[in-house]
Amino acid sequence: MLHYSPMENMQQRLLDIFNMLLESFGKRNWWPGETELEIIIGAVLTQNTSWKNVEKAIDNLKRHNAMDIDSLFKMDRETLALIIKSSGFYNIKSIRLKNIINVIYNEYSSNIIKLKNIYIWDVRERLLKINGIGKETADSIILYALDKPIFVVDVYTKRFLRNHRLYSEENDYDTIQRFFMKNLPNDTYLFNEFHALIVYLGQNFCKKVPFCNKCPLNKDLI
DNA sequence: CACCAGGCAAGTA
DNA sequence: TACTTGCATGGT
Repeated sequence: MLHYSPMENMQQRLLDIFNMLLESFGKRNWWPGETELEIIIGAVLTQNTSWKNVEKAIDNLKRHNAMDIDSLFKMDRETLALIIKSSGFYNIKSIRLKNIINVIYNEYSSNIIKLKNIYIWDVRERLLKINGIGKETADSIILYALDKPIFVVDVYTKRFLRNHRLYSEENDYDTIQRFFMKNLPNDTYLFNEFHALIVYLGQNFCKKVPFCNKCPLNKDLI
C-alpha cells in the first residue's frame, strides 16, 4: 500500500523537486520546434511515437515546403500520409493533421495568433472537439505552441507521481492536472520546464525499476 | 526475436 | 463507466 505526501507540504515539495530536477538536468528548451505550427504538428505526430521518428517526418515536411497552413490545407491526405510516414500511424495521423489544419484554416484564417487570443479553457474546449486531439495533445499545444499556462499530464507524469509517492496515478487526467495546478504558481515557464524535466527523468532513469541509484531524486524518495 | 515510443478513438459489455 | 483493440514506423 502506497502512502502519499501530506497535502499541506505539497506546494513546497513540488517546488523543491522541480528545483532539484532543474539543477541536475538544466533547462530542456522545450518544445523543439521553430514555429507554433511546427509544435502543433509535432504534438500530433508524437502520439504514442518516439520523438526521433517525428523529427524525420517534420524534416520531410520542410523538404516538401509543406510546413505552412495553406500548403497543408491544399495537400491531398494521401500525399501528406506518405510525407509523414516515418512517424508511424501515418494514415490516421494524416487525418488528424488535416482535421486541425482545417479548423485553423477555416475558423482562424490560417492565423495561429488568433488562437492565442482565446481564453485558455475555451481554446482547450475547441481543440478537444477536433477528432484526433485528446487532452494531452491539446494541452501540449496550449502550453508549448500557444504559450499559455496549463500542465501537461502523460505516462511519465503518472509514473513520477507514483515513484515519489506524491499522488495516486489512478486519478483521471483532469484530476492529476488540477493537482499540479493547485499546488504550483500559475506560471507558463514553470509548467513548460517541469513537464519537460519529468519526461527527461522518465526517459533516462527509472525505466524498468521505479528506483535506480543514478536518479538525482533518490534522496527525495522514501 | 520481442518490446516500446512525448495517444486517441471506436467498439464492446 | 471500464476495458480492449487498431493504428505502424524505427530503434534497442
